[in-house]
Amino acid sequence: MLNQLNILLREENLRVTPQREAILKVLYDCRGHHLETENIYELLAARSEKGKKIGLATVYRTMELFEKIGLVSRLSMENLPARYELILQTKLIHHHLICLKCGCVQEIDDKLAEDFKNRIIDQTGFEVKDKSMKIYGYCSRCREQVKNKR
Amino acid sequence: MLNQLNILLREENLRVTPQREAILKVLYDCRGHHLETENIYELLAARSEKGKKIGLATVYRTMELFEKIGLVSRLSMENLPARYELILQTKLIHHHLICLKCGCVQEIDDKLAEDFKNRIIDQTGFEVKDKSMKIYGYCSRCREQVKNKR
DNA sequence: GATTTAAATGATAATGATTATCAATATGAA
DNA sequence: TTCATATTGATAATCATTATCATTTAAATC
Ligand SMILES: [Mn+2]
Ligand SMILES: [Mn+2]
Ligand SMILES: [Zn+2]
Ligand SMILES: [Zn+2]
Repeated sequence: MLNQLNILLREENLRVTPQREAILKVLYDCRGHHLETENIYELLAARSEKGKKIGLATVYRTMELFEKIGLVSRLSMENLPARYELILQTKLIHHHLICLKCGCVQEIDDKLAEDFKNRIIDQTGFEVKDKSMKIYGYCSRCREQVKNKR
Repeated sequence: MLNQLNILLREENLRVTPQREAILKVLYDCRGHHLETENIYELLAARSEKGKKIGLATVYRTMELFEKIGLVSRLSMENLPARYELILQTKLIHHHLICLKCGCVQEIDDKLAEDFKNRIIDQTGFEVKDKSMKIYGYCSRCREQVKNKR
């Protein structure tokens, strides 16, 4: 994994730094989750020795870089901070469902999404961008809670 | 139309002001479009007599109010200013396709959206919120332009 | 029409996520 | 080790939006 980072960076004449390695490790340890830049910053701070924190600006810059070289997928959100997830070879790029109550993010089934995307382009000529579907609503867990309160 | 404004405002002990009327007129004249607050502000400025501009803060506040009383639909956008459209009795609340090239906004066919929404809830229990689908990509016009350039 | 009071307005400050700036530091090739 | 330049960290700037607050106004009451 750090290996892959090395390769990708060298390809573009970029340098391997402790900051970039540390950020990648955090992303790897949180694989499957969708992290805000701030989360990553805090996790890094928790891991670092006294007084040697990685700057927040560096985290922002690194996420931008990691997206450019194809290591992470950025998930822009309406009114909320963007989130990032490590791109895994075992899982395709996908679209998301975002709960307005608890903030959880789940993935939309690939076949379902693909089918919808095809219908849209057939009907309107509009080409849906990869992973650009972010659909807001209420997850099953939050809906249950509402039901139980009654 | 101004009539309806009157009724809605009185229902909640709110006041009918020239600013609110002027903003509603702009929205009505632009019905079918999706306007940024800034657009509304500029259109108002163009209509107003010398030196009697409506404040930008008032436009923001009024859009918030109009949404609360159900006159307009707010369309939050990723990384872009929100847009508003007057709710028309002749057209249902709908979801949107947003072009990343030209910024145009078009509506998703109701049946298509409804079907997708049902599939999602059946499969995951996730309840899609009204008008919360904002799908980013490239409109047919922009795609044509790219093709023609080659 | 004059009085009264809460609502509304306009100017401006504050906010929060993100990007830009820039001097100081560190990487990696020579 | 030297050196060019990529990177970092601190901080300022940006931009849409919201909050603040003194001043003005709608509209109910007299
Ligand atoms: Mn994901
Ligand atoms: Mn619309
Ligand atoms: Zn939830
Ligand atoms: Zn377009």
